[in-house]
Amino acid sequence: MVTGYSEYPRFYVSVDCAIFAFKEKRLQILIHQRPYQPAQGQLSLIGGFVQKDENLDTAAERILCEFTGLNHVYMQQLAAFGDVERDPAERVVSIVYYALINAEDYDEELSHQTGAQWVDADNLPALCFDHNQMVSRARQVICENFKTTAVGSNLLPRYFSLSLLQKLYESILGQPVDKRNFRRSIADKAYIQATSLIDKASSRRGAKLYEFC
Amino acid sequence: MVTGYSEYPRFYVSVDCAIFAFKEKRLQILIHQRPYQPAQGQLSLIGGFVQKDENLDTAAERILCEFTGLNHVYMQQLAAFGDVERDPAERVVSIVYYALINAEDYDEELSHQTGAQWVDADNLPALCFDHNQMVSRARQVICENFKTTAVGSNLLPRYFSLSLLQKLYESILGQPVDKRNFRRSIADKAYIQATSLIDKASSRRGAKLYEFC
DNA sequence: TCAAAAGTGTTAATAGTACACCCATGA
DNA sequence: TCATGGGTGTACTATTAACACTTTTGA
Repeated sequence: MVTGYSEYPRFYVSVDCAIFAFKEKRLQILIHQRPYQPAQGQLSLIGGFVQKDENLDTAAERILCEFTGLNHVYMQQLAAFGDVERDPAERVVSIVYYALINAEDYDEELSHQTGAQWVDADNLPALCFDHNQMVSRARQVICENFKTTAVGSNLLPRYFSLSLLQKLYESILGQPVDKRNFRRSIADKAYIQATSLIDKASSRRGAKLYEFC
Repeated sequence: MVTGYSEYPRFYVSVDCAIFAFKEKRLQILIHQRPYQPAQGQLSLIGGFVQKDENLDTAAERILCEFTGLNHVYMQQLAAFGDVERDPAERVVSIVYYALINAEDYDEELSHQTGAQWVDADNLPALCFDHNQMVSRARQVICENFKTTAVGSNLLPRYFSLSLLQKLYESILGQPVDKRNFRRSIADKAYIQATSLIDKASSRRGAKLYEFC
């Protein structure tokens, strides 16, 4: 078909994923060393190029799976980053996604193959290009959505204590939360319910475990 | 520079703008007939292709200006739409922006040149490709942001009555608002203040005019 | 004089915030 | 017995929601 598009330039389109997990009671992000030029060896979000026959979402899912082994993960598009100079070598428009995964599900074996590593989201090293900006935008959006959706279910193990859930809240909101107010607010939520299980690992007394439903 | 990118495909990258104004006490959107194939003549958001030396935001501003004559307008990136089949002719990834403009500032003359027209946002005709989806996403986001920001200042004339402001709220929220509660909530807002002007045009009694400050 | 839009308060319910001590247990 | 994390209630404040009548004035 004759389109009249041909006078316009075409750009590489990449997907970068800010993959978050709640590990060791901290919000962490998966990064790795860029395997190719430019900025080869610099730290980078997980990313890759969109293929000819792939939707943007499909590309994001493929890339997430390559690095985590996971499918059917909570993942949302964040924004497009496309400044002319963002990649010094070529014009690349990057579509950024963020994903929230359950740390237990992540296959640590994979990190040997991929060189990926978890780093503290509150203490990120310098990443290549505009990747630090991407992460801060992602954190902001997660924080905003957190208040209105049951986002925690994606980051926590099946059964969790209220203390752990509170630490997750505090990690995401970036501020301490009052324990009694927090527990009352949880009690109101229909999508979190107590189980009969007790976690004896993290305290002498043992903590009641909850689950999302 | 050798990048290793060359094996990957490159795509056209377009910008589509959902340009909103509050005209005749209704939220309206600027559309036009697509000037080129495919879908030539079908109704479409205002859009164009990103140039080699343009940031995405810059492209959006250029396109907005071409169709409205306006610069320095409230405009935000919404999302990237990039499904393989969204444009049946070529692979085009579209970065969607929404803009809020003051109807008084829009140059109606331009619409003769561009063929652009305003249509009711609540009663959109069928647009080409995924443009209807783009608009509904934009409306949703505007509605969410509306509660937390002084977005109204972009859509209203310099001086406005509280009735008009209320109609704007109702148009954006998509539901009626209680007049007394509304007026109290406005009275609390530091960024809206009464002037000594009276609008005698829209009622016999006359309405006090307000402004953003 | 009347139609049409402008303007005006009170009450009740709900949500949010601040705050400190006792409990159960294994080492 | 004691250190550690688990668990609990009340009072105050702020926000939101519901609700109906009077005022002004030009035609």
